[in-house]
Formats: sequence, C-alpha cells, structure tokens
Amino acid sequence: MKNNDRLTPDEERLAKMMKAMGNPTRLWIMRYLTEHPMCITADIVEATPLAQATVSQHLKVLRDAGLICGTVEGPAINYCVDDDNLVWFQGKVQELF
Amino acid sequence: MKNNDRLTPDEERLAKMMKAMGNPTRLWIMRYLTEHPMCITADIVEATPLAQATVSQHLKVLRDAGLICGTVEGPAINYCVDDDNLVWFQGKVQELF
DNA sequence: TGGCTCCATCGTAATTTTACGATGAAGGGC
DNA sequence: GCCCTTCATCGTAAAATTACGATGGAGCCA
Repeated sequence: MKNNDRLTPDEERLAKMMKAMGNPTRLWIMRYLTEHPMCITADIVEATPLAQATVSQHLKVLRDAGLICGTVEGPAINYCVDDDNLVWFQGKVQELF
Repeated sequence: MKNNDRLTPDEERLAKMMKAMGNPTRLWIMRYLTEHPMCITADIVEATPLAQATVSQHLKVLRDAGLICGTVEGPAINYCVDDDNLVWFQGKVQELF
C-alpha cells in the first residue's frame, strides 16, 4: 500500500477516520457516546459483550483518529465525541467526490 | 464482534462503506474515478503501483459496498462512482451524531 | 498504609486484510 | 478458426486487526 503518497494529508486523515468508524463495534461506540455524553470506559464495557481490554483498544483507535477525547476525572476517564473533528469529517465527506 | 446486532441495518451499511473507503488505496481509487469518470480497470492499474489482481480486489470491495458500479463495454468494464449511494452515504454521515 | 476501582498496556491467538502470480473466461479483430 | 486484450478469481504468503486474560499504574477513601 504505497498509495499514501497519492493522498493529500487531508485525505489520509479522512481515510483514518473512516477506517476507525468502519468497524461496527467502533461505530456503535460512537453512537453510544453521542447518546451518553461524558460516560466512562466502564459504562461502555458494561453496555457491550466485549472484554475491558478490547473496548480500551477500540477507544484508542477512535482517540488516535481524533474522533473522541477523554478527560481524566479521578480514577476514571470521561469520553465524549470530538465535535470539532467530527464537523471537519462531515465537511470533508460532503465536499469529496 | 457480536455488535452487529447493536447496529441498525443502515448503520451496518454505513460501516461497510466507511470500511471500504477507510483504506487509502481505495479512497484514492474513489477520487480517481470522480476525476476520470467511466475509465476501465486497466487505467486504474496503470495509475497505480499495484498489480492488476490487487486493484481488481479493491474494486470488488468498493462494488460490494455499493460505492462504484461497472458497466460492461466489450472486453472491458467501465467503472464509475455510484452517485445515488454516495449521496445516501453523505446524508447518513451528516445526520449521524 | 491498605484496599478498592478504573483503565491502559503487554503478550498472544485467531481471524481478516492486503498483496501477488497464475489461471482462465469473455469479447473483439484478424 | 486463432490470437490478443481485459478482467475476475484462485491459491497463498505476509501483515494487520480483533479479541482475550494478565498485569500494573493512578487515584480515591477509610
């Protein structure tokens, strides 16, 4: 996959976001976070048949893609959708093609 | 990944499209097809460092996701972006979250 | 301090994705 | 008929993804 050269930085970022949300579990987490803003990892784990380690890994992918951000609150972490980046994503999807 | 149950059919379709375009090579192909409408597979292969079999495989993924469609023209196949489904995709991205 | 909760990370197995060469089907021109 | 082009598919190797249990760091409260 040497085609990275062929994509603009914006397109690479867009592809990364799409890849992150292209996983059903992660798309579900995104929706869950919009319906339950500022919930903690444990809440997501509980709402899921997956192990804590797996959910944590998915959250990392979403974080790396800039789709969510977490704020430390005591021993827990409040996650929420990164609205700014999501708006950017929506704009890019709209204007592409 | 048992979360398929947790997604609506629309969301599953959306995830499939995102996954398809989440690959840099395939996102590049999508852009190439918008800039070169109705070009054939060989054109894409030529514009790419990839083997013909690899490009054909990527095209299949995009086809299965409903993002492109091909029309037979003699021994060749003209590919183009599926505008209807792309508009649907853009609408879903806009309304989600 | 001790114990508890919350979470990320490590190590690892199973599965999927990505890429390739080889093969063959289908259409067109001679 | 024969060849040439175009393309999908098969088989397969390498790499990435997905999932899990185990471990340990960090914060909080008694």
